[in-house]
Amino acid sequence: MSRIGLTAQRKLILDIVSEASDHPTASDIIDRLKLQGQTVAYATVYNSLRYLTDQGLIRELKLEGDASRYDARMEDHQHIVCTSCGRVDEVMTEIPKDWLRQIEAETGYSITEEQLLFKGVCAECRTSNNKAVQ
Amino acid sequence: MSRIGLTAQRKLILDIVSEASDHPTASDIIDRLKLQGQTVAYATVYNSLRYLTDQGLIRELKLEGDASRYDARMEDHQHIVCTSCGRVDEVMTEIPKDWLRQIEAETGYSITEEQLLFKGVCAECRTSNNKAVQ
DNA sequence: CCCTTTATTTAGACTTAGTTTAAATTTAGA
DNA sequence: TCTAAATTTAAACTAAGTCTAAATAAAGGG
Ligand SMILES: [Mn+2]
Ligand SMILES: [Mn+2]
Ligand SMILES: [Zn+2]
Ligand SMILES: [Zn+2]
Repeated sequence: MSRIGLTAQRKLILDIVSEASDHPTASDIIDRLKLQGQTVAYATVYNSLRYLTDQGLIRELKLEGDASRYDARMEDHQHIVCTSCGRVDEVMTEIPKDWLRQIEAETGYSITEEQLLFKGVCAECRTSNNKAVQ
Repeated sequence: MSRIGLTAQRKLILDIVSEASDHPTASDIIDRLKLQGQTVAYATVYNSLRYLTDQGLIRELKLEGDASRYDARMEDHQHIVCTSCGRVDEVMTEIPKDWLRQIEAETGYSITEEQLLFKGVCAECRTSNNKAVQ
C-alpha cells in the first residue's frame, strides 16, 4: 500500500497551520506561502486543506465570516471571538456532561459533536476601550 | 418621523419565517413565495431578511451548510442538527451560568453572546436506522 | 391634491469562497 | 525502466449573497 499522502505542498500547508496561533483562513495560508517564497496553486491549497482535515491532522472551523479557518490543535476544544478586534481564542474549559445529558433528554437526539462559538470582548480591547473613554 | 418599514414584501417574508418550523434558508423562502404565487425580487428577499434581522423581528442562523437560515423565535435558544436527515431542532435548555463564568475566567473575555450548535442523531433517525439494521 | 423628497424595489452585474474539470506532472512500485 | 495511480495545476464554474443604478412607491409640506 502507498502511504505517501503528505506531499511537499501538503507538508508546507500543514506546517503553516501548525505554527499559526491565529486559526488562519485559506487566504491567510496563501499569503504566508507567498511570504515564504513558495508557490502552490490556489486549488492545491484548498485540496490540501481538505486532505489534511480528512486525515484528522487539522480541523476546519466555521466561525465568524464566510471563510473557514483551520486549526492544528486536535484536542477537544471550543472558540471565542472578540467582537471588537476579531481575534479568535481557545476555550479549553470542558462542556458540563450533565448539561449535555439534559439537552439529549430535551431533544431526543444523541449528541455526537458540539460546535460552540462564544463572542465577547477580549481583555486587551476592554483595556484600550477604557483608556479611550477616560 | 416615518415608520412604514414593514412593507408588503417584508411582511410576506416575515410571515413565511414566522410560520415555518424548519429554520428556512433564503432559497427556501423564495420557493415558498413562488408557491404562494407571490413575486418578490431575489435582491428584495435578501434585503428584507437583513432588514427584519436588524429590526430584531427575526434572527439569522449560521448552522451547517453555506446558506444562512432564519428563525422568528426570538427567545434565547440554541440549535441541534441531525447528521442523518439534516433536520434542525431547538435547544431550549439554558446554558449553565457558572460554566460561562469559568470560560470568562479562562479566556479573559467578557462574553456577550453564545452561538452553540450541537450535532447528533434525532430520535426518528435512530429508530429507522435500528429497523434497517434488524 | 400636487409636488418634491426619501424610502423601497427591481434586474442584473459583481464579489467571495470554494469546487470541478481536464491536462500536465510526479511518484510508486513491478 | 516503464506503466499506472496519485497529485498538482490553471482555468472554468458554482453558490450565496452584495452592490449599483434605474424605476416605483410612499410621505408630507404647501
Ligand atoms: Mn483552536
Ligand atoms: Mn430556532
Ligand atoms: Zn479584542
Ligand atoms: Zn434525523
